[in-house]
Amino acid sequence: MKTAGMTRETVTARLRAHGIQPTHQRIEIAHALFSRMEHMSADQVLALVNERHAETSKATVYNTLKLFVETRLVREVIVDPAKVFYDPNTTPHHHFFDVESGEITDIDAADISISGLPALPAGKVAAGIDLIIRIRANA
Amino acid sequence: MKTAGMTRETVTARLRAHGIQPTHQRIEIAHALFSRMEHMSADQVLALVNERHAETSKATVYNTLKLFVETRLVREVIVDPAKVFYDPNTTPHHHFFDVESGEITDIDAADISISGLPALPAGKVAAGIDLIIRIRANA
DNA sequence: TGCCGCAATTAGACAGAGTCCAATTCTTAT
DNA sequence: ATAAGAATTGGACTCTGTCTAATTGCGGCA
Ligand SMILES: [Mn+2]
Ligand SMILES: [Mn+2]
Ligand SMILES: [Zn+2]
Ligand SMILES: [Zn+2]
Repeated sequence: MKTAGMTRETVTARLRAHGIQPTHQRIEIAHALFSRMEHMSADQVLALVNERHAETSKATVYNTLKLFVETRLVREVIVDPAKVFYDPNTTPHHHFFDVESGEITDIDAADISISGLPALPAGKVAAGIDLIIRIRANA
Repeated sequence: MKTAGMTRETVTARLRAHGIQPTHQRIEIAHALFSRMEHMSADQVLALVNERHAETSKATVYNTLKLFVETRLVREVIVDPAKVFYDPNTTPHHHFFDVESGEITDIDAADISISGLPALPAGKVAAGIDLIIRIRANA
């Protein structure tokens, strides 16, 4: 993911590729995520897109993030009991979660192998496999 | 964990073994968890302990669950973006999480091996490794 | 260009989980 | 029985997220 190349035009094309009507607000929200490539909460996104001057409401940020998740443009990360994080990295990967600072770091899934998993319950399919390594400062 | 043997006396001994002063409320809360051996939210615990007649406040349930987690009598499970679940099973294990029903099921960690994990960031220790298989109904 | 109809956005009320505090009630030791 | 510290409590409060009804924006078409 080339952060430098993430102009609003690039973001717009990416929205279209996912079948999303590229409105001004959606472009700003996607740009906030993809230009930084960081795990962000809805509040952080809201603050970022309204940094220069207010232009996007809280409702739209939540609507849009939900839309992005449904269309798999971004991914949800459930690690913090207080809030959901949105992840612009949709390649298979796992996470370190620093329980003290709240920092989330990616771990490439290509390097990792998980064996011995039991069969899924009958009639169920896997919707995702999340591996979270909770870390904290030594001693 | 023998559910049948989980009398209030057994629970009281277990609290003492963890250095927890066994008050009436704490015994009821621990009994709710250990007699059922199910993953429960704070609200579910609150409802259970007040089933017969009101005897424990919301504040005490939250205080007590936090105390139980700190003393490692129970474990937190972060899978549902809306609420924390408390797990009376403290043996190493992972979880299936049915994203449609909210059901949480244990997976014994003894059967599972995870390899290829990267080194922890400098100065950090692992506080826990959570593997969550999100599942949903087929088709 | 000017309308139309639908899609998207919005403010603000609302809901649910969890925290906090100061006042009260227990426990336990003396 | 008393006193001191520990635990409990109601209720206000915060925060994340949802909902709704009203408004605004936008693409297609005459
Ligand atoms: Mn948020
Ligand atoms: Mn709860
Ligand atoms: Zn990530
Ligand atoms: Zn469990």
